[in-house]
Amino acid sequence: MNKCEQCIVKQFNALKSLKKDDLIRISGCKTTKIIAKGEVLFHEGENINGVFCIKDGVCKLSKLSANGKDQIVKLVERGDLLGQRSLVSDETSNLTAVALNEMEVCFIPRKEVIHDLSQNASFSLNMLQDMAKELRDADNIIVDMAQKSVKQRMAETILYLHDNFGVDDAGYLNVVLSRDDYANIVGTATESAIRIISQFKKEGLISTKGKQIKIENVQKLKQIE
Amino acid sequence: MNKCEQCIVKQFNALKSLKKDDLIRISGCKTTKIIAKGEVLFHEGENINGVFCIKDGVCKLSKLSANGKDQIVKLVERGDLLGQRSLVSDETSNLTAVALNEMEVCFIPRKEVIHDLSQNASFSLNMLQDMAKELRDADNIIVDMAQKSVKQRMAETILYLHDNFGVDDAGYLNVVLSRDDYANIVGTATESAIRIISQFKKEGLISTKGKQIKIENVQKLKQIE
DNA sequence: TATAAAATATGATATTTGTCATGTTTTAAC
DNA sequence: GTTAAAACATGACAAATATCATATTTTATA
Repeated sequence: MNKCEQCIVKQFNALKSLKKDDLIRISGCKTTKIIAKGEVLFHEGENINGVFCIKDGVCKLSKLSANGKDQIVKLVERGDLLGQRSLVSDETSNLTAVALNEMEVCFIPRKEVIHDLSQNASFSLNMLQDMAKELRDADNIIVDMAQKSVKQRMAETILYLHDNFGVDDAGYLNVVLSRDDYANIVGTATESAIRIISQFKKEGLISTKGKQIKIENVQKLKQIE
Repeated sequence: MNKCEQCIVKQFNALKSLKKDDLIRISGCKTTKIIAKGEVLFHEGENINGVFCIKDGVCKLSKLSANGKDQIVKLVERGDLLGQRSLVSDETSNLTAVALNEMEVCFIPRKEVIHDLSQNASFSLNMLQDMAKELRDADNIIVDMAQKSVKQRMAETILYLHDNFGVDDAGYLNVVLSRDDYANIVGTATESAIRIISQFKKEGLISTKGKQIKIENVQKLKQIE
């Protein structure tokens, strides 16, 4: 079994501010799971009762809107903690988490984390900082949603995937999304997403191979209006 | 001078979990200000270096988008703390705060709050809970922005103002916004906001007197598609 | 109070985006 | 491999929204 105190991933989140003893205690009560691509980690409205530490893989966090479409609010990656919000406010999850590729995640029961939050101030402060960053990101997304065109948002989404998850040897984005996922990130109809991706291809901004996307012209993609 | 330890407003935010001694200490180093309607509390990019506790009044938090429009991300009211994000992550503000009516605010220097965060776990937890709520609200706004029509968002904005800030004796919303502010909350052109408000009037959903708005038919307003 | 400036209002029109229909390609299951 | 289902693609059209132009009203200021 893997030990938290030796795990590299914790460096990327608030768990890094826990002392060795606490990490050993947490290690003893955590569970590790492999989540297949497309599998649901938790549903909107579900009681999570703990936090997930993402050891590997990427998942999407989405919320069902009144019109029946899923809106993807955030992508979560290796090193992120998942479920902090439900953790501190002891509410059911506001979002659904679905794996975009195979994931390895560790689950830490609520009780353990709350214990550390009540004992370790720098852990709390770290958690606050993580949430502050999430809030700033969310505010920026609100502004983009409100003020930018669908085309601009699509271009930014592709650039975001490029900058945050990188590319493979052939230059294709590491994170592979369906056209439907793109539509649900950008906040548009699936047909519109498909059309815009086709247009970007025709204009030489990107190229595709099946679902895979490669950026061919970063500059022009950034200048989309 | 008003004393924090006797102030009613702290009940509405994380400061309620501070002990009397700490409140007295904070009281000693806080400053109280009256902010006139339309005045700027702080600018995007500014170093706040503390938190504001809103004693009275309402202000808008906005961010300038690339196309030159201000997008209003949140309205902040009596009892709210302002600037927590910049506080914990020691960054400049991501947003601009402008008073919508006369405000009374207390400013607490960063150092003092950080001191309490490092000493008082329940204060930290409370702060985390506040931020968790803000994050959930922000996620819900993202979904609305992405999936709902401008008309729906306008109806929801009016209902939100009604539910959160109440109405005066004559039934008009207590918070009075310009059409431009409405446009900047909803995320649309000013002309579109004006048109929709006019339409709501014609359909008998609301009535107006100058800038003031009164809801005439809550049910129909909720059913806008 | 006169006057300028700002806010509100509305028409005409262009642009963006969504919806519906339909066909093709890819993927998954047997 | 065959077949059904899902994903992708594209045209035609409708609906929503933005933009530009131009009044009118309100507000602020000299």
